[in-house]
Amino acid sequence: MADRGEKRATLKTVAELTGLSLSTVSLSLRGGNNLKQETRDKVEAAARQVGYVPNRAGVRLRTGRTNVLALVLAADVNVLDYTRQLIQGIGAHVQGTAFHLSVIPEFQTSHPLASVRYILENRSADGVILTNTSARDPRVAFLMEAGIPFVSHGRTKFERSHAYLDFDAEAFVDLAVMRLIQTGRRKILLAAVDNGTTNYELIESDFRRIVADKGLDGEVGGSAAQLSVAARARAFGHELAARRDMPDGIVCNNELAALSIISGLQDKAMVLGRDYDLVCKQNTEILPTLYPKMDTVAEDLVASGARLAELLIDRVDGAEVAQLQVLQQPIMRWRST
Amino acid sequence: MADRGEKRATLKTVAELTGLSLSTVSLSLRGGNNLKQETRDKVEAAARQVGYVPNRAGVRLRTGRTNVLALVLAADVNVLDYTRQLIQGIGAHVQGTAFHLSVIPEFQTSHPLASVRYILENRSADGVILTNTSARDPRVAFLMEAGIPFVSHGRTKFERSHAYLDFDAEAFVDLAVMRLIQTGRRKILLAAVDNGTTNYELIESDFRRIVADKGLDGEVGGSAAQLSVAARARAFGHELAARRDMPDGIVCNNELAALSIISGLQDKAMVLGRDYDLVCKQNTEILPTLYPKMDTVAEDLVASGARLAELLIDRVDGAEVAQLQVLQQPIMRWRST
DNA sequence: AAAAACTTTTGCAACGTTGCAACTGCAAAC
DNA sequence: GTTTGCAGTTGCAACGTTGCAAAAGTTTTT
Repeated sequence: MADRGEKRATLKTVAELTGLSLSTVSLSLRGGNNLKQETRDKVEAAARQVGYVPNRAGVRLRTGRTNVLALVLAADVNVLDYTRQLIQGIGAHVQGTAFHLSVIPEFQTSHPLASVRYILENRSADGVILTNTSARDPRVAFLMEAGIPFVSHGRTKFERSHAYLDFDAEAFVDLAVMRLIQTGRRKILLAAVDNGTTNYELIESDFRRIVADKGLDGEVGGSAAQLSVAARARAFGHELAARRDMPDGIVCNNELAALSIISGLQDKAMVLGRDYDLVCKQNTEILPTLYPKMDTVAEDLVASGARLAELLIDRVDGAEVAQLQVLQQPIMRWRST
Repeated sequence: MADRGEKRATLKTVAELTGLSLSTVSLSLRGGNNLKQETRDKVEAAARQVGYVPNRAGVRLRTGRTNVLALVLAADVNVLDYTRQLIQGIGAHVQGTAFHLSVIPEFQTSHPLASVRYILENRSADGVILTNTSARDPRVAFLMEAGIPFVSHGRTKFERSHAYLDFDAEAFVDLAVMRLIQTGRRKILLAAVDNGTTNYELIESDFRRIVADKGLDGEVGGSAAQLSVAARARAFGHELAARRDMPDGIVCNNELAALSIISGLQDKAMVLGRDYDLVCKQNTEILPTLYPKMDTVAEDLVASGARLAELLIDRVDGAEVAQLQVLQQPIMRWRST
């Protein structure tokens, strides 16, 4: 559609304006350090004057570098506000670099490798951010095999190590359980949504460990099928309330599930903070909005996004994976005393 | 990083394999219709055999076409789950086309035109999807001026028309108010978050209209500052409850605000469904999760995303803007009877 | 049997960039 | 006064694609 008159400036424009050769201009603009300072200044000035911006297609064709980071998103998996916060973080970091952010949506119905295959086929990114990472995630295996730089949000259990950022599940569970103990609870239920991620596995195994360590009456309850659908999670709350040995402390990894369970318990006259306490991983302001006195453990997804982008760019620039493994620390939000 | 051996196939590979010229192969692969069927089959077969995928940089350099759609996202504005659903919709539609989805995050602190200027400077997309559109949105003006195809999620009030998809504010307000009337409510409050969008303006003006038409006791209350922060919205609920003439029907456009107001009213012993009713625009499952009997009016953001992508691609392909204006219809979710 | 008309295929140049090998000056060394 | 060395600059080719004008091949018309 209508291109506003004047052609855009290329290296050639700048070369003609300065009387230098294409090569010199190109070199200079990329900081060629055996050029005369005078020359560099001249090029710099001319480039600014004509508003030169490198043509990405030209660069990409010549160098193979796309200057694109691909974010592989499970578009139909809903952890409230996950997508927005992650993108906010990545976006904030990517801003000011040469990189663009490209989103490759993934669907539960599509082939697990569809997204990464697509990226490889089209050579459409210099690096990939994977979300929803599972213990033996085939996408991770694929990317390692293909030699495409990537960082996963979530650890795996592969021998070969790779760049990742993961929420510190152990720290989260420890904080949550200790908090419940502190408020006098001893019959602790882990009602966490098993979304197939390594992070869930770690939460569960650490829960079992700490419960044993502290000699608590611990229990892992609620299947994914139960907890990931609001109505069923609410029914699960009803079940809990009906039990003679109802747990008095609940640890949850998902806000929507927590809300449903609380509502279910409330339906049966079980009051949060009186009959039981619940500590949930917090990603939004919903929980504190509804229950201002509730304790939560927050995951800073904006920070995670920014860090993921940073790790990936380092990786693209050749950093060693051993240096690119981060555990994102949970943030205590104890409201009451 | 390590390129798995074999070079990737290009047109040249296919040309050599078939014994045809580059031009013929190129033409054929793009459906050149004055080629012999036999030739086309041969090319087709060879291309498949070597796994030919067009090099995007090559195409882009030659034709100027990027095959990228840019989604401009207000990354720090939080309408729960908006980002994910929109991306899911866009992604689902874009899947199977030649287009990629690129996300340009926008921040409240950044210059309003930063995102669109960036897109123009880098020629980084064939078309743009704008979100959070305001009545005289400078980004819309900019894109029209620059002649870049775009579609806005939300109408504007510019003379010159452009492609858009907007939630039908009038239909939403009508449905909500009529429902409240039907449940016997007459003192109606519009407590909608003024996020600066045209959509908010339309909601407000239509509310005033219908309230006058029906001879209701209507009121517009709650500033953006009050309603967009959970604690303040809750306090707003307290204020409402303290009034002698407390409204008995509330219309809300934002789930988080609705939750906070309900909580605030609840703090003061005002019970939803007994002392008052509330109808909210619904984008997630939170409201029905917490209040299964609550009436809502749903906005299907996944469908909106898909439609936005469709409109934009049509626009890029030269369709007239007059054909590309859509009002997304609200979906009634009357739970009780 | 040659000319005309049509169908099918091709060579070439260009899009904007960068890396390399080679070139130009010019001062220092012999 | 020639050679060597070095800093600074340049020409060329290539990355993969497509559009155009022209060539080659085939059929129809005269």
